[in-house]
Amino acid sequence: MPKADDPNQTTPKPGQRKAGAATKTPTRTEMVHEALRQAIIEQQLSPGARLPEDMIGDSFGTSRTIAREALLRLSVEGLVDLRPNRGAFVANPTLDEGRDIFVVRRGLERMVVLQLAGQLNADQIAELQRMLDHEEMTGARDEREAIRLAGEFHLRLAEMTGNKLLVHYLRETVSRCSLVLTIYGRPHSVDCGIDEHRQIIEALIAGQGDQAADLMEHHIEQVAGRALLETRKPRSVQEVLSSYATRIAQD
Amino acid sequence: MPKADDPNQTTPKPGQRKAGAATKTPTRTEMVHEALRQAIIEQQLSPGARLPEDMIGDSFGTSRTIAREALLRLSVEGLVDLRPNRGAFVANPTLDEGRDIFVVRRGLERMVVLQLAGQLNADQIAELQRMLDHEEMTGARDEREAIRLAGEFHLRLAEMTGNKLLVHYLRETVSRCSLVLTIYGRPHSVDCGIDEHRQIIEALIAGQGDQAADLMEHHIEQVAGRALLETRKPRSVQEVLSSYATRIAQD
DNA sequence: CAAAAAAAGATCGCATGCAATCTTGACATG
DNA sequence: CATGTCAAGATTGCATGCGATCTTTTTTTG
Repeated sequence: MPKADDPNQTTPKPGQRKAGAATKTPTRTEMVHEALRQAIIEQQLSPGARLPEDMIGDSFGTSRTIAREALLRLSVEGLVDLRPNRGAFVANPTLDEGRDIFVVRRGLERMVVLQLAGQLNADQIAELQRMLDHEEMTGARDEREAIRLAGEFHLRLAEMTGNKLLVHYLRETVSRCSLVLTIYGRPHSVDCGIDEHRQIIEALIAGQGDQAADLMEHHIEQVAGRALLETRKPRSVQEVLSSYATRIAQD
Repeated sequence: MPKADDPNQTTPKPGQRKAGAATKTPTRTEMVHEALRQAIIEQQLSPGARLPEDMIGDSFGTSRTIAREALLRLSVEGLVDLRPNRGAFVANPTLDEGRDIFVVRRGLERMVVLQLAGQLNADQIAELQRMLDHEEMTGARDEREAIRLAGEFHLRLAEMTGNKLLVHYLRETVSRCSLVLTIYGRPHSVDCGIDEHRQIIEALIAGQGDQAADLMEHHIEQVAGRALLETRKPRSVQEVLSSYATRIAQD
């Protein structure tokens, strides 16, 4: 859990932006936003947990204003549930919602590969190959890192389309998928098969868009299937009840 | 332009929620957010226009806090451009970005019809038919209303999938498309052909998903094509320059 | 007179305060 | 002893204030 007792509490000097001219002012809100985002998708904050503004402000050494803004952003991304006059909670999607999220992801990834088929240049191909090699090496060693790298592969692919909105939506959806997997996923499932990634790249290079699309849809289906359908892993009582609680509170 | 000189400026009583128990507390932020959203997609606020927090607060009789939150939400939706330390502007996407938006919309709409093919029940079919009739009647009379109804048709279709995330993304993308059309669209193009809508419904009822998907993609392509490719309508000098100005300011 | 420097004005980033609302626990009542 | 009522505590919704930053205008200087 991120905890930074910032000393500028008494002397707030928000404008300390001189060193790296290239970096475009990471405002405090963005920092808190990103930190919370990471904490959630890395399972440091479990679904359903309360996120009081005061607590977040104290943790990061800022005021509630910042926390509030970060929470608002996260709620738009679907990682946080914002209940009026009640407060913020780490999102706790139902199994059905989880399936819906994967449906959307499948469609978005399909768009990506259809756009990319036969359009990749040599540099891009080289970069993707490098990422796959890196993935493969890390795979057996560090599981959490492997998951992160797999997600980044999908995102990098999307970025190569040059379609900002597509990247934006895919990034959000991948985050949501991470959250869903922390709730319903089995603990030791390496989510992305690297072979499948390689096959997709092959099809993209060959310019076989439909083939790549089918492979990608199958690939996402695999991930979703392994996590959501096959094994209904026994959840803790707390998780089950909190899920029911949210359903009640919504009426 | 929405302007409501709220008299509770001096005596702010935000909790006036008793009449309709069914309505779930439309908080001030949400109201301002929705009002601005409408103003933008209905062309009451032209792309590139400045949106100072103070001005918005004054217009709605609230503080900057509310305006700020609404602007943040709108920026996530892509209707507002938020430049750090500079302020908010009505989004002014480039032609390329506009095309990207339509690409995403095409993909999302494809997902919708694939989900829906052969799944519609009698009530849903009846409702859709009713909407189409209504569209057809309004068509010639009130152009702006016709455009709104056409958009609602697409959205209602999405809602019938029951996929919250899909609805969310499609709603955002439709809004963005409206904005793009206000910039690059020809003035008197009725964007959605009602016949095309009817054909799609027919295919959905018949359970021909691929057929419906093709029709839908073609339909969106039509709209995008009419607006973005065919006629490069001469834009006002102000619009052209403001677009250049933003490009310069970003470096 | 043009260009740079400085001052003034406008607007944002953020912190903080107060009232409204929700939650929790004490107390009364059948 | 269970249940309903109410007061205390916690937390949010919103407004406002101050310093920082960006923009524009004015002044200075070559």
